Amino acid sequence: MGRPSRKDDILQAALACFSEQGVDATTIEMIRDRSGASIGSLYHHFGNKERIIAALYLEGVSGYARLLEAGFARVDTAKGCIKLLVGCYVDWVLTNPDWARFILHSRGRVEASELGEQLRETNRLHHGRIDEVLRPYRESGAYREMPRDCFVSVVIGPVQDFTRNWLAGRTRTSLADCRELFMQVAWDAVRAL
Amino acid sequence: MGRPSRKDDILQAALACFSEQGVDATTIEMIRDRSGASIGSLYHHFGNKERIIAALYLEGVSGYARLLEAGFARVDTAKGCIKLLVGCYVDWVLTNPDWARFILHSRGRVEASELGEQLRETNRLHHGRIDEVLRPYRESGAYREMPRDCFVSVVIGPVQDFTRNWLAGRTRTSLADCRELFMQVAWDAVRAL
DNA sequence: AAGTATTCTAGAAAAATATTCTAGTTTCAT
DNA sequence: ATGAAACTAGAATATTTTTCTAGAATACTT
Repeated sequence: MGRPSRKDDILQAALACFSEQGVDATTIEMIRDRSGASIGSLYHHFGNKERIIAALYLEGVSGYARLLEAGFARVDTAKGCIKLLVGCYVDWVLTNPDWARFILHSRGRVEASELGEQLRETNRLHHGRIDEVLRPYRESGAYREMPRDCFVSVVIGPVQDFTRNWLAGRTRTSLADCRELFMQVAWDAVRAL
Repeated sequence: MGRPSRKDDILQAALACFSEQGVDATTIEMIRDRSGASIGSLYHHFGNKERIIAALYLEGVSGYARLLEAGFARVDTAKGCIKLLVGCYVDWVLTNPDWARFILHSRGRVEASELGEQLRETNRLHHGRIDEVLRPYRESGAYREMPRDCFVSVVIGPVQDFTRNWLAGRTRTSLADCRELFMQVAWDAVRAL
């Protein structure tokens, strides 16, 4: 387990800079300063700035995926799964607000980068896994009929949009306070009538 | 009226570059090339790259707002308003897919930029206007009880997420085909029980 | 129409930033 | 202890953004 590696130092420093200055405004030099690494070290670990961004992004996404996976093991109802999807999302954001802000703001950038394909692949897997877990309930008719690719959007879209606003300080209501609401809204939206 | 101004040329060239190469990958030089303008001209009209991005963003958002405003004039039911919010969104995206892709991918960047405050102000106004139109129906009890700042997320979150996926070519279902579905989902989510 | 101010265009020069490269240092398995 | 591989360093280079000075077009005044 040991101490954080230089590589992690760099990622953490990058996240801190991104949070304080925004991604565009942070220079390699700032990340170098803050992490204590040298330019050479930095470019050794990540070949360029884009890849620092992508690594941070993918690492964050996989954190949420792990949380979700742990949750799947504890849940065995159609309703429980939907609430879990929303609840985990909120929990992860509450625990890692800076990281969440970064991710919500950088999806486009990563998609457009050379690592876009990898991200898309990760997403496919993620969605595939959700699909797999939901399949038995879907097949038993517990969910409203709708195209697969709309389903996840219906479930996660509302919290995601609210979260973006909350992270930007644009809401009066706190995210924690409407966790239940969004779980309920998601379930109402997809339960069979 | 008249022909597109040099300023518009630059914005259009920028959008084309952004669509083809991604925002990060397009350089001022590319925009200069494509628009036929000179560096000087470019910097005269917009002080820097950030402001080109912000101008394009804000112009797009205001296009959607205008479409919505036109719709408000034709609608006078609680349900009609909700469906309009979703329908207009879809219509604008279908008409301006490149622009929409750019906007959905650049929100974070613009928010973090020096024009972030202006964007937030625009958003406040936009939300305020929606609130204003919806108020009579809300007060008459046509909508489910929930915090104001959650309401818009519940209505627009699902289409928005789906749209992002559709624009990235990640969906099998076409956006046009699920326009009705998302309108219905939004209405079901907020109608009083 | 001539004069004047303002907006706009140009591209070279400067500044800022990202990336490469060469040379050393540590780590670790043998 | 030795050699290979991973890592670190920072100067040098390349790229990209931004500034600056000057000149052309346009509108405005008399």
